[in-house]
Amino acid sequence: MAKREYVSISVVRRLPRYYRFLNDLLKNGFSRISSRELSARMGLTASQIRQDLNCFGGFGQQGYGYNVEQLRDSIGSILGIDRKFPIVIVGVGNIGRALAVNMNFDAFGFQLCGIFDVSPAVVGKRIAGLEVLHIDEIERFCGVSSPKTAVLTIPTAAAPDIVRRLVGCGVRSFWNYTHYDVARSYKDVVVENVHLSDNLMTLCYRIKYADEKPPEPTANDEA
Amino acid sequence: MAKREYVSISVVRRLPRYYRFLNDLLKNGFSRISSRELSARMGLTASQIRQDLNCFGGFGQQGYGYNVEQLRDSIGSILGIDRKFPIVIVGVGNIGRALAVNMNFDAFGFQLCGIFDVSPAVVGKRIAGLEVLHIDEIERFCGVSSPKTAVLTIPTAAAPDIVRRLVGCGVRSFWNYTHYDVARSYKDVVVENVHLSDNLMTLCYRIKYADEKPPEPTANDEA
DNA sequence: TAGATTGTTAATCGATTAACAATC
DNA sequence: TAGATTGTTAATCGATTAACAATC
Repeated sequence: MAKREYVSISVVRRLPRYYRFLNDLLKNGFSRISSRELSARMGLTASQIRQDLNCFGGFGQQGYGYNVEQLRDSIGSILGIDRKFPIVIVGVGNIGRALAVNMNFDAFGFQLCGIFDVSPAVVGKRIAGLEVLHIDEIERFCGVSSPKTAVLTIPTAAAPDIVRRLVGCGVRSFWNYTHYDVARSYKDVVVENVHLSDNLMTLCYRIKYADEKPPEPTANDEA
Repeated sequence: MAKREYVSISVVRRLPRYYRFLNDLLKNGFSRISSRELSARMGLTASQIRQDLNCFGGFGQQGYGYNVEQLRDSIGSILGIDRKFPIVIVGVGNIGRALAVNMNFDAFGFQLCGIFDVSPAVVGKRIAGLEVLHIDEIERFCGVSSPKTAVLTIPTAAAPDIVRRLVGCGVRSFWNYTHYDVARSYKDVVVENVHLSDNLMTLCYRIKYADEKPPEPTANDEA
């Protein structure tokens, strides 16, 4: 846990995956692993793994490799998933409900503390052990619980207004399932976007071109 | 629609976003746009946009820019979302149901043609206009409908067996919501992974370091 | 025509990979 | 010790940005 300078987003986005693989290894009884073996399992180069980890300090030991449990825990605390940032879900359609019920927020750095919607069909109901509140309660709620993060699982059209209110209440980060471009309107806010349909379109493209073998990366055909 | 050589995955992953922005522009009455203005809206450089588009051909006109509708349609057909690849959803927990109900597969290159589960609580029910079938019907079903793509919204533990069966039935691409590494076991198969918890951990990290200003990207502190 | 903006080549920047000395 | 494997520097590769001639 030495260094801590600027770490590129490419490296950061690989950390959860390292965490996941190390966790599995641990469950399967491994206590030690080399960058070489981990690289084979993860489909990366050993070089990249060592390079990535050394952004945060020297976790290994020459001639031995890495202690699986120690490394997992170190990456976990680098990610900050030992925290319990209070988080609210706004919008309890199918996706919001799925996240409320299935997502183990506690294991990934958050604690779900509130669920909001506008529909009389769900307001007042209990989901994941919490009573769904009407969105108009958000200001009062934030005065008490001060969530700093919100999951946006509302229709895109509703997002600009809701986000404005949430930012007004002190929310500073969003897990955004809408297509509203939060980061563009609020510069000092952290946003992770989940664009499932973008992902699906990418799949479509890749299926389409799966067979059409691309004529080697370095094409030279101006002849 | 000229070129078509190797196009890097970085470019491909930006295409759905171009499509989305162009679609919005069109809805808002724009008929023409320059790379410069599009870049400002999307938070990219104009250079990158021109570079990206020219992987697929010259869609613009010097002195004018791009015709929004034409460009949207071109990107749509490059992505292949004008297709209707038959697709099945396997696993109707909260996420599977959310996708069945909310995801507009038709708009993104697919046609949802089957939904499968094992639970007696859902088998036989109707979701999104389809009767949920027991997974043991999959072989028979594939004999008739030949879906080439499956959405995996089952528990990770169930994935290896289900994937084996699906591949056996001729399924060649997966939209994978589990943590089972499909691509590692089946080399000739296309996989798009959706790891929501990885995304959540990344958000956690970014929140944690949001304030700790990283001391400029090019650090030079060996003194 | 003059002005605008593309398509494309060249320059820069950053990320990945290779190599190897350090060291357990 | 000898063997293994890291941490780290240097080399390569690829992606992004800048620049500008072509052209509408």
